[in-house]
Amino acid sequence: MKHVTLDDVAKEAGVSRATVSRVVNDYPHVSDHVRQQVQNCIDKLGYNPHLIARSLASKKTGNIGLVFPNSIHNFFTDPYYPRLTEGIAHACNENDYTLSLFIFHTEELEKKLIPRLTRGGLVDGIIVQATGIDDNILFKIKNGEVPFLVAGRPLNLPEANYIDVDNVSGAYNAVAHLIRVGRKKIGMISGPRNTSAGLDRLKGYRQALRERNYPIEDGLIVEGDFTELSGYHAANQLLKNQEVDAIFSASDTMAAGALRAVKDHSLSVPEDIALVGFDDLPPSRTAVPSLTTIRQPIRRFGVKAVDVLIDIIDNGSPPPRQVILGTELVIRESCGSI
Amino acid sequence: MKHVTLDDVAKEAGVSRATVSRVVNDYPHVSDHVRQQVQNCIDKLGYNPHLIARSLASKKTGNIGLVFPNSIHNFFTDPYYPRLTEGIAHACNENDYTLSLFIFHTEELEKKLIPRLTRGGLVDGIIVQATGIDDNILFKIKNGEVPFLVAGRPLNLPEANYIDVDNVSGAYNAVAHLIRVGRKKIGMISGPRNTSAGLDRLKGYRQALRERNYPIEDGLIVEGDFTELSGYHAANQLLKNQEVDAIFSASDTMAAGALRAVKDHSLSVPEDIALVGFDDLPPSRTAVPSLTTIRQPIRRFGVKAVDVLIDIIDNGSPPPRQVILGTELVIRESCGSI
DNA sequence: CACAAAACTGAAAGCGCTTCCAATACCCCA
DNA sequence: TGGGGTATTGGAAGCGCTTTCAGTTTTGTG
Repeated sequence: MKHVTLDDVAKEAGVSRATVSRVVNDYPHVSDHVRQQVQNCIDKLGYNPHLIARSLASKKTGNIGLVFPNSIHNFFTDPYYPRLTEGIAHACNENDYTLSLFIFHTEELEKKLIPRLTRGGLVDGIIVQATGIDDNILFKIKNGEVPFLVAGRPLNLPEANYIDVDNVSGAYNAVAHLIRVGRKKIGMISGPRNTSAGLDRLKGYRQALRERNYPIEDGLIVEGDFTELSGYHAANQLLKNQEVDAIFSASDTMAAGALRAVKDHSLSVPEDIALVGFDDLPPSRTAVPSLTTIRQPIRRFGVKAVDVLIDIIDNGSPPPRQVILGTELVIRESCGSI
Repeated sequence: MKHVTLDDVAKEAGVSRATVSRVVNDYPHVSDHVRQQVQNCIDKLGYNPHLIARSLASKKTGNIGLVFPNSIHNFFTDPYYPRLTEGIAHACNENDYTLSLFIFHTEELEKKLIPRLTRGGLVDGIIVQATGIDDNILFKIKNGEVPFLVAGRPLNLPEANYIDVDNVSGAYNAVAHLIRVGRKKIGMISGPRNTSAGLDRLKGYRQALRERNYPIEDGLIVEGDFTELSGYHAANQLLKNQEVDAIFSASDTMAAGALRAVKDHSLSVPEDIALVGFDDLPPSRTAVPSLTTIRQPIRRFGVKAVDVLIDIIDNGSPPPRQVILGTELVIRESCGSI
């Protein structure tokens, strides 16, 4: 079965290629009569435009690249990334874009793929997941010809286009809630301090304590890396060395680890330890006890990211687009007050 | 900054486009001297081939599409899919293919995207996640012009190319192990019976019981849908109505739910109930107690899938490629014997 | 040293589409 | 009815690359 081309349709309808193209793309300057007739031929022949050819001629690929840098090694461990990916994929498809996924597992792959991605005419725009401050992937992408948007505030490229949630106020609200329900000594399992999410959530924690005149003690803050295991270890450390009656974890995944640690210490949540997470991933709702947490609109995040990127693609960048989405405190059982 | 084209390089090097093309693609019939000289110009000008143009001329897109049908609604809930996606993405990149991700969230999206996918010259091949027997997406894809491979045995299109793990023998080994450690009444939380994974694992369970002359009772089999919650409910049902001393769950995620149910019944794993899962997802290793399970080589699955698909792309299909990968019993604490 | 064969190189024809520009058809109002 | 304007259509030039084919040079062999 031969591929039906624009030419075939034109011949069949007895018009020129240009006219068929106009009909296919829903452009003006075609009489209703001709348009109808061409449309009939399109349906009859089962014509589908050849997207590659279209790309070449129009200089638009209709592709968006989603990049997870080499330093994101827990792509599938943390439900956050898949969920984000899903949201972005959905939004792309809704907007007639195709999503190309690039997971850079190794340094070499990164080296090989970046030039292709940023120069090959492969994609119209790139969404790249923010990483640690020491990762210079953004600089490499910046040197390319393709507009890009960072998912998460990029610490080392503050002038970039990015989209993020309000981590500071989210964390602030989490801690403020713990204070509100009467907790006196609130520990924190923070994220990595070389990431903006880690830093900003820590900032919100400090801000809430300071405002209520709670002492801010270094010993109350233990750094994790957003994995369950790191949450477990961090909570253990907190429980061994400090008399905390509440823990704010910078992610739900780490909170799950913390919960496990609390149980290992024969303590219970929320009676002995109130626990608040961050993310509101699905497992948190069904956990026992269910987890109070800060909801990120991950799905909406993806949709918005695509919206903004498409806007940049269509209209150019400056001024830098920097979008911050709000969060929401979701109160469940783990903090002892409904 | 203007995009550097083949022509620019040709002009700079004082040769024809054809020659530059040969150098770029590492084709023979170019003298070492000219090749070196052209390569210098390429480096000097920072030339990168325009992939879209190449596609149009060579009739190969260098793209592989990964499709998650509408009926897969737990793409991000179940760590399995992200992990598979990651493996496939990696393998694609290793083989100089780009992965395009299609998550069909809605019927309409599916209707819109499939023609584009199967006719638009958008991808060279498709990997599509197997779904229930009542989903007719495979028939739609089959009608296209693009070769495809199903991830999982497709119940309703047995002649398709597919890759799967040996679910029957995996389940068999799981149950055989439970019998070996002395369990007498083994319940099963099965997967959906309209999927091959659900069916095959159930088959393995039955086979193991039958071989050891254990009775096969319908009441011992409760159907889940691979989610944690369904595992929880199924286990509750099993514990309420039956005096089981072991449960084989058709997935780790459901096993996690089952573990929760067991604890709710004030029973303990493995003392009262031995538990075996299927998948060997990362959380199972750190769970308490750690979960005995059947390891699927998800990563290798993805790599192999891409290998096979590329082979089909390059060499055509018949005979149908049907690849089955082995599984491995991973013994941990949850079945009471190390 | 001659000649066939092999190796190398360039010209040119597309791949299927968009889009600019010129050409034609149509309309309105004086 | 004629002239200016507008709406519609077709012609043709690319987009940047691959690939075939023919022409040219080099090599190998008797």
